[in-house]
Amino acid sequence: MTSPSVSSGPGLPIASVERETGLSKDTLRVWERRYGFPTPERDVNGERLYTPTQVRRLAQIKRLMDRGHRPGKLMTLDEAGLLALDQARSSAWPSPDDQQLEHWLNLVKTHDTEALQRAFHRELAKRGMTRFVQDIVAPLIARVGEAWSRNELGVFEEHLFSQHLEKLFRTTLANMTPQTGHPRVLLTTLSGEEHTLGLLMVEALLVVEDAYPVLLGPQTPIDEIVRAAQIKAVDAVCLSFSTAYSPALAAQGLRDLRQMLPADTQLWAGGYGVKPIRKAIDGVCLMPEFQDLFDCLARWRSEPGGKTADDLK
Amino acid sequence: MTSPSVSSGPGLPIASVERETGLSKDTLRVWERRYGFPTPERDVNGERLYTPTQVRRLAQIKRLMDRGHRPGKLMTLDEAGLLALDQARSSAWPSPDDQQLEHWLNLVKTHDTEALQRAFHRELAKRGMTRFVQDIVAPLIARVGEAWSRNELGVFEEHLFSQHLEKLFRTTLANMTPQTGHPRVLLTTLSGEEHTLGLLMVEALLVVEDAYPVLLGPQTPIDEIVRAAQIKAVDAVCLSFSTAYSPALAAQGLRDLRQMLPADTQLWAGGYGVKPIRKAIDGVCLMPEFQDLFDCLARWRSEPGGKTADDLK
DNA sequence: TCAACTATTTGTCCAAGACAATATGACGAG
DNA sequence: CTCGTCATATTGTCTTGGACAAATAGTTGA
Repeated sequence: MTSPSVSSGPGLPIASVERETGLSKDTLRVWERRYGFPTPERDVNGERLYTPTQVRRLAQIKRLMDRGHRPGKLMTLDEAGLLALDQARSSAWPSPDDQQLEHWLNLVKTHDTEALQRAFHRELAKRGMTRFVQDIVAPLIARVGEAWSRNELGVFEEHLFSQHLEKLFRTTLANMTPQTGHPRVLLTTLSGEEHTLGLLMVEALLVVEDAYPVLLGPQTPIDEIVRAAQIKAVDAVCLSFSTAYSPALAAQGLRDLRQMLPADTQLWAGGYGVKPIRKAIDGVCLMPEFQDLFDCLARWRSEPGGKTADDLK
Repeated sequence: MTSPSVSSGPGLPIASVERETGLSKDTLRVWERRYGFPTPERDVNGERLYTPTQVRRLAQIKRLMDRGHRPGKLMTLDEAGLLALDQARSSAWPSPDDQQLEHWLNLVKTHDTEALQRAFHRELAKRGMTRFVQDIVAPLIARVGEAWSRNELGVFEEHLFSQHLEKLFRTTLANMTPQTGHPRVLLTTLSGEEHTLGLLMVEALLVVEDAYPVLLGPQTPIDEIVRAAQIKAVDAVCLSFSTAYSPALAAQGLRDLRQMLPADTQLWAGGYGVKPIRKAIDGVCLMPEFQDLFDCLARWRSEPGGKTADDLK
């Protein structure tokens, strides 16, 4: 049990940096070897001690990598260069609700949570759940994520925003819990994917579509997903992946799960995290866009399997 | 990017095992070197491929270690020995509500979520929030965790149980959100600790105690915690740690945070995860029991700092 | 302009050694 | 017999340097 003794003063040990930045110890060490950055101090025991400045820069690099930049290029840049990339505008947002979206984003940035909460309730009542999720919530989440990756707002604002959305969905859904409906869909994520908002959005859409969602929360090991699917007798398992989730791990997890799941249980995978998956996976329905969920739903309902499941009850 | 190619058939690569069991790659390799278990197959590239049987056994060992057993002893045991430990009863539960607790645990095991939900609402109305949390929820969570560690129920049941509790707290708290109150307490966890229930329980207790909780959700990097504490002008930061969180990492994180937080902002750490921390950390209030939260609260209110904070507003 | 091929980049895995924090066990004193 | 102190054993994490395959970028040819 190596101890970082007093982390005070000099800097943070490699385990803390992994926790703070999300970069694995292996990656941190191989970067140091290849690019010469970061080159942390060493404590008396020869163990790495990263300065807060280095950690901040690593977090910045991680954000830019999530936006598609490659580490080899980023390492050659100085602070000004990184900042320039940070502020580089992406392509213009083509949404019709663009202006309103920007207004709301500003509420998030200024921590005006009361106004945000009011606006959410108003728009939900105005548009109905389906349009609210597709036209407002999903784009706003994307916009917040984008703003975060551009360092216009921090994890703090993003967390506060998520908490308010979660409160909204949970209070709204509490009064709509269905006792019936088809198909029955198990909602969860694989271990490592902790984002719950995607599941809540799907749950809301399924409820108003007269399906029967079973919300299991995030991070379920695959063998437990299989067991849950059997016990709850669901027709489909729906997983959610955010951008942070490594596409390779997602594909691997989906293959692992598909192999263990009964053949007549469908497997759906949604969220921005499935977009980078090029190759289709056999027996898995990839749903990068929300519209695809309705396609999956319609396909299930038009299939003979759907009827059989109905007959069995 | 080492690829597990087809994980199908032979077994799971080491990254998948780390995800499923929560044991680090380093630990898995050093166990193989020291104890000769597990000795996974190798693929064409010489990389480890663990069989499902090995993974199950590793998960079992992990559970027993969380209950205090040491790996060196566990490795020498065969399957029967592990099973015997699994079923070994811990010391008799001294709670007066023992029988009722067992009844509820049974509802969890049998997935009778409707009955559980009804029982929760009844007990909350009967006892009031403070007693409900301390006498019912906290012991039941502990009991569920214990049952899980004894393999009497799985992640699936535990997730379902957590989701229902979360729904209960969030709907109840939605109607009680305070606009004022002291002290102002920021609620979150460090990166790596995804358990939210502890935060919700603390939020509920703080609300009925006329304090002002700011729920940030789980997994906030320490520099963002510091920023949130400043912007929200909180008097204290309260972190929650579950049993799964490594005590060494928890202590390290608390030291890191204490160093960066303003001296006049208190730092509280609660949950079962802080119990194994022997050495007190300077400037950090460890609250292994719920009662300790009230002590911290009372201490803050009796301190001159509390008054000063009031005067400043 | 687009497809196919080659080259580079990059994250993860492996091995064996080392060390310090914790837990265990032995000892002696009150 | 109980408690605190010290030595010993256990155990997780960190170290170095090498290797490889997947993904991406760059180049060539139709």
